[in-house]
Amino acid sequence: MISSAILDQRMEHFRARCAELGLAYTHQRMIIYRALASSDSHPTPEGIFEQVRREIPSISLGTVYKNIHTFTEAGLLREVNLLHDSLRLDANLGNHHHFVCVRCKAVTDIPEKDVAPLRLKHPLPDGFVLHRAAAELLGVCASCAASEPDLQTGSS
Amino acid sequence: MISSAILDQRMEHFRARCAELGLAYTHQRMIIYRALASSDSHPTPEGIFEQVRREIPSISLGTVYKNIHTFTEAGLLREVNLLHDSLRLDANLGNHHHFVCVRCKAVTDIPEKDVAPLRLKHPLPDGFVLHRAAAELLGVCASCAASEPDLQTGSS
DNA sequence: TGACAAAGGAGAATGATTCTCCTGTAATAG
DNA sequence: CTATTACAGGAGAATCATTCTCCTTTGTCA
Repeated sequence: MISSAILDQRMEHFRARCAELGLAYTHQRMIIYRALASSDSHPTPEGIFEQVRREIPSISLGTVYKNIHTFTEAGLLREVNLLHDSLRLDANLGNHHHFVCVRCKAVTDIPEKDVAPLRLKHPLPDGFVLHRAAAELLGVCASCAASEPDLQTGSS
Repeated sequence: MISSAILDQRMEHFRARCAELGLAYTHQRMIIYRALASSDSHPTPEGIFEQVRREIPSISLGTVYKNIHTFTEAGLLREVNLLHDSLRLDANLGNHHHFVCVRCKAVTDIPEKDVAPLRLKHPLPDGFVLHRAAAELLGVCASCAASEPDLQTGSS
């Protein structure tokens, strides 16, 4: 759960961004976004649907999906797992990092040496056991960048 | 593509591990693993299927999936995207890292400050544009660890 | 008020993955 | 070398998440 101060701030940002983009501030959207914004457990669409259903029993799963996409495009939400659409395999069992192209979803290996060592400066929460760690670098790959005029360097 | 020295080494490891686990060293398995081991582009099961089909036209997609699982359990393969089964959302738009439990797939936020800054020591390949970077920490969460006798600390 | 566009609801369609069931074959002992 | 048995593979049905289609409702604005 999230503190109510942070929740309020997120809801305010949501409202402002909807106005900015001309998105109708509907009851469904507000409830869906609040369900997302008040959670720090990275829910699935199905999970959001179950939660929203308690307040709006007639809500449809399609509406939840549609709004998740709308919010993601609006920058109000991020996908934790950019590659969730299909399984990707890796036969390289050594340590290395991955660069994922946000446009074409291609994964490029980055040698371990090319990134400063990942080091925990504070211990993990109690009871957590770390197996391994790697950097996930997000951006645009060379071939997508070549075929696109607008390259953001960091913000979006 | 992968150098033939590395490919040979991977195939040898594959053969040894099959023997070790009592897995039948079938033609299909050999071709499937070779397709995986000779690629560094992180193929999908479908992609492997297409490639293997060229050598064994009668191969079934189910066989490819079954062996991918077998190989993964044997530690001969890794999933690039542990969370590929379903979309996960994040309304926390600030920088932070993720700890993913390999057992229950729960995602726990790790504050940005708790990990040494991610820094590229060598530039990305030509033309690549970085948007953002985060650490992906893999391991076992507290509740899974509590309900399990065998906790590996790093290798497996 | 009338009409258009955005949104929502319901359920069908799609695509990836898993499952079932039956046949074939690798491993192994004799 | 062959028989046995359990593991593997093939085919296609079933399942599950996600997307799409189509129609209705609602909000907005001339």
